[in-house]
Amino acid sequence: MSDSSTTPRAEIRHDFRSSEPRWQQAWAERRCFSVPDVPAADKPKYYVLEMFPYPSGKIHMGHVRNYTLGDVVARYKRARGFQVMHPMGWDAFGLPAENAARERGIHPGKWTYDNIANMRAELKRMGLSIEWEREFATCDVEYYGQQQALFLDFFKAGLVERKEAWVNWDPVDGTVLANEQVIDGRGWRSGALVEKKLLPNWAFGITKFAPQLLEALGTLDRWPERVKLMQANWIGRSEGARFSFKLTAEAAPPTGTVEVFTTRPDTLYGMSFMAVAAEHPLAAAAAERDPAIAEFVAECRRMGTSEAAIEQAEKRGIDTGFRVAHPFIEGATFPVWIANFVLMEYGTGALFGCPAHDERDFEFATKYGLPILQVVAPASGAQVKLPFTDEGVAINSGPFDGLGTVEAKRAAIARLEALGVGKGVTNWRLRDWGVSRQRYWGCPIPFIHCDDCGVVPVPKAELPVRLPDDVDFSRPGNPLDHHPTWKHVNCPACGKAARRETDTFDTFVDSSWYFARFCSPRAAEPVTREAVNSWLPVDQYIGGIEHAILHLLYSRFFTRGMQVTGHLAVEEPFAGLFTQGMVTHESYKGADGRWLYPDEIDISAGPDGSRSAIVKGGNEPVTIGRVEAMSKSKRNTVDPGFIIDKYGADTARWYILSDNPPERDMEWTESGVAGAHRFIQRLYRLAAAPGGGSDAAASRKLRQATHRTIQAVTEAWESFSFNVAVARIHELGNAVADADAADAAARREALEALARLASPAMPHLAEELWALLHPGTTQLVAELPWLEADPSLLKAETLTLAVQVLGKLRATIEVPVGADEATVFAAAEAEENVQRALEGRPIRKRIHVKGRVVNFVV
RNA sequence: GCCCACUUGGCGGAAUGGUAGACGCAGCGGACUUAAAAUCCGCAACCCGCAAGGGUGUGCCGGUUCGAGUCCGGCAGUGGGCACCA
Repeated sequence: MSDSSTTPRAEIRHDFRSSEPRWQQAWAERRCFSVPDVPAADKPKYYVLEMFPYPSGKIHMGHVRNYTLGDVVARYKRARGFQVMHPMGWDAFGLPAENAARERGIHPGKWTYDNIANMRAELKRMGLSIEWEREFATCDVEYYGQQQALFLDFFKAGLVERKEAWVNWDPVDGTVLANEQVIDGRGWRSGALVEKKLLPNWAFGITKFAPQLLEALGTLDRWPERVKLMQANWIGRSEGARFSFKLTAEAAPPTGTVEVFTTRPDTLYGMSFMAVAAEHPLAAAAAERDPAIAEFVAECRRMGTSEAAIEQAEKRGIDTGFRVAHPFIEGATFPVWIANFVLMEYGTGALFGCPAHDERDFEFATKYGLPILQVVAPASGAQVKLPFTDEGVAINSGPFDGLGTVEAKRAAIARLEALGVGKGVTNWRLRDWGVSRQRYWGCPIPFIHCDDCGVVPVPKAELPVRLPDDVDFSRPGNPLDHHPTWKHVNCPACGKAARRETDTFDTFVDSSWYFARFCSPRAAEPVTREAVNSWLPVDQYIGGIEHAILHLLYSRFFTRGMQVTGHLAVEEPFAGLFTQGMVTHESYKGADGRWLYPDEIDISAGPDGSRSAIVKGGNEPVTIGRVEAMSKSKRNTVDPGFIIDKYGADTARWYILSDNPPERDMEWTESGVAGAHRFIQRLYRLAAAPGGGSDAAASRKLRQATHRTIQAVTEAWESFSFNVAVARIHELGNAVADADAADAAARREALEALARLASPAMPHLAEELWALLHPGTTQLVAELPWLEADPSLLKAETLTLAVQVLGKLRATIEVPVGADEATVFAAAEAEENVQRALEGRPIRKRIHVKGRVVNFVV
């Protein structure tokens, strides 16, 4: 360390390269971040969790932001006297590991665990207050084995079903594709035309919980409104009716009735056709009789999800020749069409078309020349252009004429019920969650298929069902399926030869309960009740908005499921949710249009402030492109490891918090990082040579600044206004630097406060400053309680009031605290500028807001 | 198409209905240095003015209020979510 008495301030440098690892070691040795599986009774608990990373190989700036935000909360809450659980793990199953195996011949397990080792080391360099003893990866057999046990419990409780589902099937790769993996109707890897195929699938009965999942959103008062809204839309509750139409005899179809769902039973008199999905049984029946229909059905089935977008929503259909009878109008029959806009997965896969009051039905009817009959008119009686989709008054609707839309719906449902053909129902957009994937690198589904006994669960005593290590990725399809021995087992029920289920779980299953496992990560059961019931719910969950729907909804479902199976006793997994913004960066292109990394270029600023760039070490011009989310393809990424090498972890952490509110996207700039680093060096220099004068007024002023900052920064950390906390700490830093005349005690107090207030964000620097100010101490800032502001120092002796005339600022005045109104008004009126603005006009009203403003109305 | 959010200097942003632009980045001027880096001091919304000061100003139009970036209504733009949802 430099001798501050002889070294000029500007020469003192903080050596973060040796200092940061030293403090990390000190925290680890003192076990500062460890908590018991069951929290102690003498302190409140607080569970901070950031969405665990996928081990892709390296951490990226999004991780740095996510884990810094979480660490601020964890360290702050710890100082506030909470016992804080702050664990870390790995969402380690998934396709990239299999891709690595196929492309580079590395075993998925080795690839994954090597990546974890790398990323763990990088995260440790960030100085996060994580309890590493709780770490696990979802691909650890100790984890996925417990997941299998949990699945069997869910199965027993009736929360799991095996059912047929329409899937995107890639015939070349022999696997099911997610919608996102179907590009222009073709498989993303094979390029083969994707088929819609009906496949048996394991599915969680999430729809059973649809009402509760929707309802409980109202209790999540520390969740962002927009996330709750997105979930509500996704669950998609709608009120309507489900009822049957009789097929008429003349066309003789295979079944007697067709069921439809509608939200507008009041428009039933305006019906002009029925439409069914291409996958509907009636469509299949029609296809058998008519090759043209068969061709149309096949065409619809080929149409992948995104091809619909290419076709720009063009409505197409074909008449089946079948007809249905209207439930209310004697003798009226309507044609049944197959239409490409009807979804088999929603409602019943069939609907009645009322062109006058529905956009799509109108477009369809217009195209195919079907009748359009208006049965709802606006309450005002005005003429309207069809389709009219608002509420109004029923017309041309027999007994319903004159009823408002709400009453007409009720009347129509009552009549359908009286006729015994249907009833009022609540329909949900949410579908059951299919979890079967034809993949190797996932959790095996613990079931066995027996020709005699059917689908049989693996007995719990035989768990875990381990993934085999010797797998062959040279063939397409699922390696588990064509493994020579793995799937061949005897049936647990009858003992005869049978086959293992070779599908593995969707990786969303792995992440739907990991937060619960963290409470007792080594338990020989999925969770221990005492641990989860005392630690859950997670008090603060932090992650990207991209998980606003699926991950969070599945986790909410799992928590409810685990309540049913008796594993835990909480309803909601995450009491508080914070969604962070992305980290963005400028993008750069060379003369030939290739993307360039930021460290491949040099930027210079012109005299007018304009910026230009060239390729490093040459003169090739570079185009500075848009600021956008960091991505490998645009090469606008910055490697956190490189930043930590160059500036240290505290600089990276401080900068990522400083520039803007954490929920918004932030732009990463090299100059911003350098600015953050300058501030750190500045604080270090101040603490290394605190100095001090003897001016009492300056001392008091600094002390007031210190205590106001304590108050402001506390509020800011508390409320996720992290950029404001940074600004207030900067201000106090400036105040200390400017207060050379303040006495040594006041300067020390300010510097100690700076160390402690900044410690959630810059934990290493905080320890370093504390050690500078307390030579020889063994005390760690990580173990100190939070600072309290002294109320007597928060009050000023004088106040600055704004003086307005008619709401316009004309002057400011200094008045003693507690001055009475008359004194304040007199002082205000005495101001020269105020007099000028009053122009001698009489004052009609005097307004005084204590400590803020005086306003004269003339 | 439906739903939601956002819109403040050159840039990121700050502001319990009460002095708009804190703090930072970039910029400019100066000190130190042979020089550079580092550091320190200062300037900085726009328009008029030497200045004192005045005027304008938080996407646009209007309203509530003594007083609006903030509350209310409408419009525009940007971003996001969902979508042949019957």
